[in-house]
Parts: sequence; C-alpha cells; structure tokens
Amino acid sequence: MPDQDTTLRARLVEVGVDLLTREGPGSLTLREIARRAGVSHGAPRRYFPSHLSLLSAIAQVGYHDLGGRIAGLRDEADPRAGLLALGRAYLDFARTQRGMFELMFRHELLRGNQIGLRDASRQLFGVLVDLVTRARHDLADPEPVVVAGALWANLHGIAQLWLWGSLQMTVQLDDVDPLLRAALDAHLGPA
Amino acid sequence: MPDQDTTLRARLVEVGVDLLTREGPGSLTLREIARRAGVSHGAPRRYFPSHLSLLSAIAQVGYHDLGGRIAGLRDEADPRAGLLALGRAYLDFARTQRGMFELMFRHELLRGNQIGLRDASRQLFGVLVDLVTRARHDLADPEPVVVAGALWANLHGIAQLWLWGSLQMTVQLDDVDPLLRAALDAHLGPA
DNA sequence: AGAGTGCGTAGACAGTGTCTACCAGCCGTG
DNA sequence: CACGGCTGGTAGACACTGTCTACGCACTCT
Repeated sequence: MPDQDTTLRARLVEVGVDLLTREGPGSLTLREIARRAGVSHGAPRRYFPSHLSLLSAIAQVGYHDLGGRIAGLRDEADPRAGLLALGRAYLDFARTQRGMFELMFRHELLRGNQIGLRDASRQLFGVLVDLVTRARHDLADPEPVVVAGALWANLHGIAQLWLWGSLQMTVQLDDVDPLLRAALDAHLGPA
Repeated sequence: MPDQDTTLRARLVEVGVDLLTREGPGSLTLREIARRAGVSHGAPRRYFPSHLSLLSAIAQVGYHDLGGRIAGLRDEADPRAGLLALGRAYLDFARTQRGMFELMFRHELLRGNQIGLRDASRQLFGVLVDLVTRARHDLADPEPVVVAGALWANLHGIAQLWLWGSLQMTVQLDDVDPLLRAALDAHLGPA
C-alpha cells in the first residue's frame, strides 16, 4: 500500500516497483500504474513525458538498490572474498529481484537515457576494478581493467543464462556458486 | 521482396526476419508482418496461435543461423583456435544481427516454448564442451562442463554488455577481441 | 478579491493482440 | 456434372495500450 502523502511522481515510481516485483515487467502499463496510484491515466504525463521515461525511473530504483548492495564491498579486507561476495550479491539480486533485473537491462530502456545505467555501471565497475587490482597485484598480464570487464561480463552472463534456465539445462547444476567460483578462479588465477 | 510462391506460414517468418533486420525488434507487430506479407491481420492466426509463437518462429531462424555458424567449428584441429573462432562468431552474430540477437534472448520469448533455444543451446554447448575438453586435457581441476558453462556465460555477457555500450563506457576499448582473448586465457589457462 | 497557474481529469485517436462469424474456392464423392 | 465439406483467408468487433489536447478545479500571490 503506497504512501498517500508523497508526491505523485514518487508514488508512481513506488507503485511501479511494487507492481514490478509483484506481477512482473509485463504488467508495467502506464495506465495500470496510474490506476493503482489512484489517478487518471493522463496524470503521469505531468512528470514523465513518455512511458519509457517512467520505466527508466523505476529501473533506476533497481540500479540504486544493486549499487547499494555492491558499494559496501569495496573496503573488504580480503579482496578475493569481496569479489565472491560481489558476485553473490549480483546473482542474488538477479534471482530474487527477477522482474527488476529484467527491466534494468531491457534493450529499449538502455537505448535512450542511459544515465541510470551509466552511474550504476561506473559504481559497480569501480568496485570491481578496485577489488581486482588488489586481488591480483602479482600477475600483470592483462590490465586490471580488462580483467574486471571480462569478470563483469562473466558475472552478467551467468545471471542471464541462469535466469532463463539455459545453465540448468546444459550444465546440470542447481546452484550458481560453482560457476561463480570457476569464473573467479579463472580470471584471478587459482586461489 | 519475399517470395510469392511459398506457403504463407513460411512467408510470414520470412517477412518477419526481413523486418527485424531492417527496422529492429520494435516493429515486429503481428499486424505489420501480416501487412507486409500482403495478407489480412487475422491470417497469421491460422498458423500461429499467438503473436509470441510467431516471434518464436522468427527467433528460431536466428537460432538455426547461429547454430550453423558454430557447428562447423567442432572439428577444428586446434581446439584453442576453434574456441577463438567460436567466440568471434558468437560476438559477430550479436553485432551484425543485432535485432535478431535481441529477439532470440528476450525473456518473454524464453518463458514458454524453449524448444528453439533448447536445441540451439544443446548444439552450441556440445561444441563448446568438446573444444574445451580437447583444449585443456591437462588441467582437470573444474570439470570441463563447468568450464564450458562459465565460458559460455562469459561469452554471452560480453555480447550483452557490448551491445548496450557498457563495456565501451567503462573499459575503454573499441573492439571486443581483447576481452574475448582474456576470457579464453582465463578459462583455459594461458596459451 | 481576483488573476494566474500548477496539477490532475476526461475524452479522443491511432494502433495493438485476440476472438468470432463469415465466405470463397477447391477437393473428392455421389 | 452437381454438391457437400473443408482449408485458408477476410473483416469486423472488443478491450486495451500510449500519446495528445482541451478543460477545470483549487490554490497562491499580489
């Protein structure tokens, strides 16, 4: 039940997030969001010029959420453990906040205003580069930024392939942790 | 210009693929496809019970295409070179057949009839496991199937992150090849 | 008190996916 | 040849969507 005292702009986003986690990305209709916010279907237009911009605002909540989970890991004492925790947080987010995860990385959303993703990416990537450089200061073969990029891609790929069941079908695993560990070992050298 | 002598079912898929590569996934409307096929908007229903099933049929063309590009690489003499070629084929497909790639891995498509993806996945994954086992018969730490899974995820992640520009923004690279090489070195051990 | 305006309403419009009734042409059969 | 049935496509309706525009309520500021 959304708060009644907040501004409509915030309430729309709030309702959207709620609707998203409750019924999936397919139900994020402009009119449905307006309906659940208790306003007419034209009202959102006062704050969001298009349907996509509202969806972007909703997705930014997800970016912020994910960013928050990641940010604290930068100062982890053991960088390897930090990376493992980061990977788990990422994958956990994808699994538990499935609808939000799908929305966040929808192609049509990312075409236009990438500011939300841009900030979240920078943050995530910053932590990643930090941890990677600290985790493997000895090996200097590929630049840390490249390793971080490859690792991020690996992480995201695991999340995606897991979400639609490709990994469960081919690799016979009921948990992503072995894959995550394999990825870490691969990109950082064996522990 | 689609062939006039084929059956309507085939022509619809054909028109869909054409429309997809020409104007992107957003224009793959049921009615628009019917329009371009020169038939009324109700006609597709005779062959595809829903819009999604038509989209699935279109995506299967992509699965088949990608599968074909990959299949020949199984018998590569040098498995390492084979994996590099596989990765390049995958990434090249994602870049040149962008609309098709987006459609193929759309979440709502993959929910229901995963048969298309299932077959393609099996094929791709089979080749991948083959090459991986041959490429690193010495190291036996993680099972080859896990390595193959992690490598596939890495590959797919690179493709995704590249498509929406996240990698270009963070990692400052104008080509995916370094990342691909880094991924291969990581998962297979240095060359 | 009265003008101005921020904010939401309500209706119209084109377009969509799905469903249903219809029907043109072709088939094999009598 | 005539005719019934079926295949495959048409056309319209329905509920729904996103966008646009005209309108008006209620409130503020002078």
